[in-house]
Amino acid sequence: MKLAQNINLAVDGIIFGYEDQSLFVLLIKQKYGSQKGKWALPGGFVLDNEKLIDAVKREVREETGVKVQYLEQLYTFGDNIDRDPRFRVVSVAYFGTVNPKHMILNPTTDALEAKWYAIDTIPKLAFDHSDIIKVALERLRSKLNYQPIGFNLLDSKFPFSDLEQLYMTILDQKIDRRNFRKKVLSLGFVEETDEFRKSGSGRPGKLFRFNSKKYKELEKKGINLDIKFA
Amino acid sequence: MKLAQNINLAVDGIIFGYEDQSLFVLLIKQKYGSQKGKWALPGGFVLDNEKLIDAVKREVREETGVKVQYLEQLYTFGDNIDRDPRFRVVSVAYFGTVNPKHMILNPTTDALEAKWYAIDTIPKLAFDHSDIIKVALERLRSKLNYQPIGFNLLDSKFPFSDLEQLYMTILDQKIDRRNFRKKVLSLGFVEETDEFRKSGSGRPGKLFRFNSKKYKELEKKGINLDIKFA
DNA sequence: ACAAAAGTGTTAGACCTACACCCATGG
DNA sequence: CCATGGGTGTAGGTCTAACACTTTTGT
Repeated sequence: MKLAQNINLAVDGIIFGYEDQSLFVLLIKQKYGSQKGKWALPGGFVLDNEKLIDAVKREVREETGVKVQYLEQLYTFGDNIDRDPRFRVVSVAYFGTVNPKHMILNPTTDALEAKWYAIDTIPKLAFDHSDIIKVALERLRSKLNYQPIGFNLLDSKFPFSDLEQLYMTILDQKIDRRNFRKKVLSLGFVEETDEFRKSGSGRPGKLFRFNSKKYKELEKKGINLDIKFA
Repeated sequence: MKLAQNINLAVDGIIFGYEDQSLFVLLIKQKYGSQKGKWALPGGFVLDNEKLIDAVKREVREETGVKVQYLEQLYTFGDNIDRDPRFRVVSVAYFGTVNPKHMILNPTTDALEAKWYAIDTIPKLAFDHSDIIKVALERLRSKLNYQPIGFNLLDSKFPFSDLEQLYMTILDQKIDRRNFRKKVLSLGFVEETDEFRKSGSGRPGKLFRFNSKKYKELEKKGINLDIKFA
């Protein structure tokens, strides 16, 4: 049974990945529909008995092959009433992070092609997806200050410099290396391991890992990295 | 044209009001439907060509008579798949603030009754509305730290003690009067007027007002009141 | 021995917290 | 003159920002 409501509910996924000092977003090339051929966020219509977050996982999986580790609801975009000429689409956007290191892009349906785009090379997208990415980026940046968002983007063990680089890349600012390390380590939710980076050049760095138990303890009191730029 | 999707889109409004050192939420008594007789948040189905925020304004207006000053999207609740037995309802919740001082409650449709409930006296609500209020309260509390949310709850000119009281009430904590005043005034987005409270008892307090222009300047740099409890 | 990246400590100043007394008004 | 609420300053301590040289490794 339906009301006389001509609205369809969709989800979109804004999936961020980080590699080689660049921040990427996962995009697909539309195979069908009015925006055929344009790049867009992965996403699609919600099934009747499917949770919203599961719909995002499913669509991202189907369209790109990527299994997302972290996802959270971003915002519901519903005011672009004529986005699709056939009916109104209201879309709940979720943003997520993933370590793309060994992810194989493997689109199976609905998309001709899936690709990681560095955020500063994103083409004009279908629908209002460019705006959605802007909102997601803001959220990612602000969350970096008070939640361990960044850790999903890195390997599970990482040299401290990777974390620094990640923050500098995403926030697009220089950070004082010494003060940043002191602050993060003093909070205690990043702990050292006894392993070392199997060197490239230079002195090998100790590998660190995120301690989610310590983090959860801290979370209640509120964390604020309060990052100052150098 | 519809997809074969059996989902209907609704909105709910969590409207906060503040008076006499208490925080209130606006509720209605359900007139129809499976939850008839229970108290619930004002809200209802979105019209096909209506923006989400307009749907909230309309529903709140119709069901309670209240014209909301400030509204922002809170979260989309869509996983309670069996909330309504006839079809799935996905609801976009908006939270808002209002100065209830001279608001007349005047429900016209869909509701038998509308009432302000102090947050610590709210009965068990229809659907998942109790959970929604919890989320809204958290958001209100955290926003208090970095956005001038509170000012919609007060008169446009207010003695400083009203602001203190408001913060203490919402955060449910004692705050040092002197330090709070220093911090807020030093940020500069609250300015004094040359009027005074037309006294109750005690020394009449200067009236202050919110300076939204200064606030917008500050906003870019990020404000954090970082309120410590006494 | 040189290049590359990792690791580390101190100091000056800003900022915050804690705290208590006087003032203006109404009754 | 008493009760009520408004208004204000400072000292001690904590936290932060700024800043550069040494260590380890590979080539």
